[in-house]
Amino acid sequence: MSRSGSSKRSAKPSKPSYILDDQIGFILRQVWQRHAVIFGREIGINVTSTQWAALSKLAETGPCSQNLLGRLTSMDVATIKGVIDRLTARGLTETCRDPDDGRRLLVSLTRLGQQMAEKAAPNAAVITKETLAPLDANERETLMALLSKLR
Amino acid sequence: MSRSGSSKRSAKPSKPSYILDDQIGFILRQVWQRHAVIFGREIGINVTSTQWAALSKLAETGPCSQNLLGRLTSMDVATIKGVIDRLTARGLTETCRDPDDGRRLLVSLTRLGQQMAEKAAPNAAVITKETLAPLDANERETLMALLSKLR
DNA sequence: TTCATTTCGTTTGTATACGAACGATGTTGC
DNA sequence: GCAACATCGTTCGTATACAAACGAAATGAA
Repeated sequence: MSRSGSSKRSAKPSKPSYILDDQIGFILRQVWQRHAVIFGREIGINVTSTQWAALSKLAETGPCSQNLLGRLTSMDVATIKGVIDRLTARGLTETCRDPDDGRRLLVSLTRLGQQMAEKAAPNAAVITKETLAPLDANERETLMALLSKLR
Repeated sequence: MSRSGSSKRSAKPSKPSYILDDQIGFILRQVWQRHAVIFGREIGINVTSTQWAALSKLAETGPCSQNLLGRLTSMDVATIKGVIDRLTARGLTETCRDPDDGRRLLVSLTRLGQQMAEKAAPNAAVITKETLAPLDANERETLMALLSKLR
């Protein structure tokens, strides 16, 4: 029942026509920010969501070249390098040259990294659940399906 | 018709159970990345999506304190400062102290900034449309409604 | 084999993004 | 009027994020 929006009494308020808050890009950023807050509160092992992407993907695939890991986690080559550098500095990952291909840098989880991945996996599932908590089961499924089309 | 997923023949593949690619956080990042590509290609005035958020919100509201502008665009105080610094350095915005409140920094669009905002607004609408192009009209509406619940 | 092409990793530069600490300024309770 | 409190802007440090340029290594075609 809100007023029609672009008119206030009989004045001419220059019809905005582009409202930032209605744009998908802006909404995506806000939803992402909310997710980041939930992530930081729940993950429990002092890693960022980006670092967690690398960790959990390594746990899924096993040792993997830095470049492939970047593609699997949708990270730029420069970004994945920084992430792996920091994870390695903290002893969660380690690297060695691929003996079969001198260009590749093989990345693997250390024992500590595996422990962390196992410890945080349940928390990560909780994060997903909490992020979607405002939606019911049907809505969650619908949202995931629609977002997947926009990847 | 893919196999049930966590079983391969009769072996025990350690049931992954946490698959990064199925998590809302990871999907959100990918959708955001795709949007960023479309944005960069279509906006037409050499600003980032963050800078565009500040510009278009200023065009909506008129002059505004840096702090409020940050809240309206969902930016941290440090982030909005950097954005306004760069926009001001390029002559798209200008700032002055609020005469009514010595703490506030009033931010406003320059004439050039207004021209840019007017020039880019149609492109920004196209960006929204292109981002949602894989969906039909019903799906678009559903997605926006669901995402809005997660803000 | 040799050269063009591709792939991989690194580095640099710019732009978010945010926590934390700080000083300056306003407001409020008393 | 003043002391506690809140707000605003700035700065620092860390962590993505990506374009662009570069060298090393592998691959393919001639």
